[in-house]
Amino acid sequence: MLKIFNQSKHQEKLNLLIWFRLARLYHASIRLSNQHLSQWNLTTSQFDLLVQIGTHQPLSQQELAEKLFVTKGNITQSIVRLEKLELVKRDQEWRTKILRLTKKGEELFGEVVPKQELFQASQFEGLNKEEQKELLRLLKKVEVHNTKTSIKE
Amino acid sequence: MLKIFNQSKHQEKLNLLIWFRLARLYHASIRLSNQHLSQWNLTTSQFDLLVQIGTHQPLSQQELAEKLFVTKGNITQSIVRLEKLELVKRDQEWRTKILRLTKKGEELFGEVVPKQELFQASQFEGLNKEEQKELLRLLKKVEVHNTKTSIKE
DNA sequence: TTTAATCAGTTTAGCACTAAACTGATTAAA
DNA sequence: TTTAATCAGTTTAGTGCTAAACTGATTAAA
Repeated sequence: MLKIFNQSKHQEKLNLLIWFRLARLYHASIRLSNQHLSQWNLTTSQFDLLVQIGTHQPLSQQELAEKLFVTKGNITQSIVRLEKLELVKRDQEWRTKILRLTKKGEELFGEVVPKQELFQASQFEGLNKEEQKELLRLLKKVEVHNTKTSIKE
Repeated sequence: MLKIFNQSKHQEKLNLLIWFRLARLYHASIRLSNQHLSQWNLTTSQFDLLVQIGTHQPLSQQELAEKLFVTKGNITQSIVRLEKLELVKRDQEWRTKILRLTKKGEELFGEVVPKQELFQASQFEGLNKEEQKELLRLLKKVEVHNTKTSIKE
């Protein structure tokens, strides 16, 4: 609590800079990823869906939404698109819909995932190993702190 | 060049983790910001437009697009919305359109910007000053590296 | 001077996402 | 047993974004 008031003007500016850098890096990275994925006619969000389904199948739409931190409505819409591309299939089971990759989906998964992961990882090769570890640690710390403090409100 | 091939399997996994954390932090942060801004009926991207115009006015749509790293088409659309809200006005000057805040826009700018900046900055108060500096340094380094290497392709 | 290049902004089609209201089925409480 | 709560997924309206094609005006080259 005190921290908020202790935060000096100078520190506020510093944090603001961090936020701008983070947002810019994220956007630049998404753009590059989309370019890289376009050779398989995929977008980054479709890729994310593919990774989650391929890794955790069979799973429900609800579970998928939770893993990706998006709404159920979003899942409904994007899965329909993947279904049209014949990459994912849905089976009504009990009262939920169970998602699985199709044969075509599995093949794409096997080909794209390793390459795209290599690509995404290469974004951080400008740092040495120590720096990479430190960056990960700091990001984790920020996230943990924010999760804790937002619960109590 | 060599770096790419030197990159060990282990390091790739580490970098992938960084990417996931970064994306998650970004999304969580955007969501919180949107919530915080909803009391003024603004979204984060409208806020960003307001900040840029308020800080650099008068400026053209082209210049605004460059500052925000978005397309001209996006600017056209979002400025129309801000115009409808009577926060921004456009004047055709020579062959460009010059953007300025309206009186209403100036008032909102004066009220919201300091509060929202304080809020955004508070996201990183889980780190001490040294850690904040280090995080900024690392983000910069990643960005610089990526800018350099993407030019040559 | 006609012709072509350039340049600011607009339009269109489509993907991604949310909040909020809504279905339809299951389960629990009265 | 009727009534209400819950729960998975869907729909709708609206914002935000891109790529790519397009206007209309200015400027340069032939």
